[in-house]
Amino acid sequence: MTDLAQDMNKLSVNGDARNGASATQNGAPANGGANGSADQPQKRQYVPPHLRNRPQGQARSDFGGSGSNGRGSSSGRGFAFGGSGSYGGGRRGGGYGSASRAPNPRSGQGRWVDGKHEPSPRNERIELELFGSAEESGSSTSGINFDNYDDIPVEASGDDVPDAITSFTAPPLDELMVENITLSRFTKPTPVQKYSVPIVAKGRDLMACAQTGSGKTGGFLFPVLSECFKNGPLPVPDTAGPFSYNKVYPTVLIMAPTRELVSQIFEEAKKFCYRSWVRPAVAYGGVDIGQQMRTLQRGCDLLVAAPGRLTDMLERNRVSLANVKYLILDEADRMLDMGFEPQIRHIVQECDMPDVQDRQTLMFSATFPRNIQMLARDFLKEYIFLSVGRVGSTSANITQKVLLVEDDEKRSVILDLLSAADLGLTIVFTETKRMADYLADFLYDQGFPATAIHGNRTQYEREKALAAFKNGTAPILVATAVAARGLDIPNVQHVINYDLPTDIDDYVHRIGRTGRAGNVGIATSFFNRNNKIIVKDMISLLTEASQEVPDFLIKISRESSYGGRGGGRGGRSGGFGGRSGATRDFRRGGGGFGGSSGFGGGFGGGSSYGGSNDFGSARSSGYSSNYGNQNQSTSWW
DNA sequence: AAAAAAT
Repeated sequence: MTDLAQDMNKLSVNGDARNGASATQNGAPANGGANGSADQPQKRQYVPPHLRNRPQGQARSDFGGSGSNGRGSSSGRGFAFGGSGSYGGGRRGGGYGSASRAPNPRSGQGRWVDGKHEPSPRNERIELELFGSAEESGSSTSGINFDNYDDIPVEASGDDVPDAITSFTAPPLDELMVENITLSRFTKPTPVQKYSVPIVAKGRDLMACAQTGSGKTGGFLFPVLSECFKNGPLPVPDTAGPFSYNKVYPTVLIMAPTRELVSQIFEEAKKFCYRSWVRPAVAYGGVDIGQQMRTLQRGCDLLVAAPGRLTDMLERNRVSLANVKYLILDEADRMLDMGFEPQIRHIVQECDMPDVQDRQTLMFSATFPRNIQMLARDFLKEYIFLSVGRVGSTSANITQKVLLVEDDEKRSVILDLLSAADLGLTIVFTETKRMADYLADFLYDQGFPATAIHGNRTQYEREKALAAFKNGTAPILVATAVAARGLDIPNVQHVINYDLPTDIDDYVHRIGRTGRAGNVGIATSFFNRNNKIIVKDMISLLTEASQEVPDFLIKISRESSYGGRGGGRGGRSGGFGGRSGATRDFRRGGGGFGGSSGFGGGFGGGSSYGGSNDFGSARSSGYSSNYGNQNQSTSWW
């Protein structure tokens, strides 16, 4: 309860009425004065997850419309947390109560009886809830331009790589899975799916270098759930011990770095578990753990979890991994960057999870640095290595623009950008949480419906911000790195790097929030001499992507060539042109990599990827002196 | 240097 009180308190202090009030605001941009009335708590409104992305009562992306009015009724209180909870799919009309998570026969929940799968009958209402209506196809999950996937290069290596599939058929997929895929309006497999489906069906382990936009989530959900549908659950082990009645034994464990990503995967999993015996569940921090654990007890065959919360539940003995047949690590490099390696190793190696040989393990990672290679060596067996080209970023999907903007000009330039045209959903990235808050407030005061997402906001605020962004209530999302990777938000048209990151990989991930799934997007970056650190990488990236390279970039890169990173990251050799980071199967000529000297030079990105987290120090040494330019510009943030 | 994640 105190949590809730804190949340609410924070909300009002924060003036987060901007989400709800934006619609009324927008009619009169530049009218900062109208803001005063927005601070009434009643303005806060929350769209329950099962109603999100629905056109009813709310004109999508028409943020000048009557958005905030249409969503009446919900008082927006009781479900502040449990927020995650309500993802189970509301049963009752306005049902955001925690009970809505319980699977029951009328919730599209099938059964496994006497060694046979008994899918539940179809249910129109649930299908509408999970998959949306046919009319709005193209707005939520689809909108995918499947044709553009055909160009994506894929390279599979390893022993006995199975042939790729070319369509979703049973076999190798389960009949029910094919039906669910159809309901989701996925018409044909993306490149990563073409390989992952037969690989998993053959019982093989997989190490895949791929981005979220590549259809990665389906890449593991389709085949893994398919196998589950065919094979059924394992019995609770004899070793369960006392108190095992409130313990859950998931068959599938999926881990991902951020709460939003976990939540997003869970949403997908719900679709593909439809009518089957597999009950999906989710575990992540920021919400009440007691409630979350009770939810788990109502069914947890597939668990999507953030490492921290899962560790917590394991310590409380509420989750057993003894029945895990499928382990999936998503965004593995990101998780390691965030320091999760000890926890992940603990979960995988020191709890009761079956040994490598007795489970199937799939790892997904954007890059393949040494620490990921080590993890792959320890977690995977005779795996197949899959390297999937990027769906954008280096192709023509994303138009990349770089503007020379000094720090104190940024505010004015972003206003120009935002007022220029009818922008669709726009994500603005900043480097710091403070700046994200500041900028969101600033934009909001200037009449732009903006909201912010970063790690200092409560989970409730984060979810609300994301929802408001997705449904167009707040079509401008100011974000920190929390939203840089993995999040799959359809229809983002513009990414603005208000502050450029210091790492070119972050840049690639950020701009990858637009131009997704084969669609086009724009990325605009504010560059000045404070961003010298990535100037060389920027130039090579833009060049590879056949984008315009502004003269000032060349000029500044020459200026810095005396000291800086001499040659930057050189190479970028990892396979497909423009891929960031090394993504090559390293298991060649000599197997073991413990002492192999080949790494540093072998991969283009070897230098920065070689060690786990040590690049920070390596870089900061050469650059700290370059920051002489911050003459009290801090006064406004 | 910042960000993320269990409390």
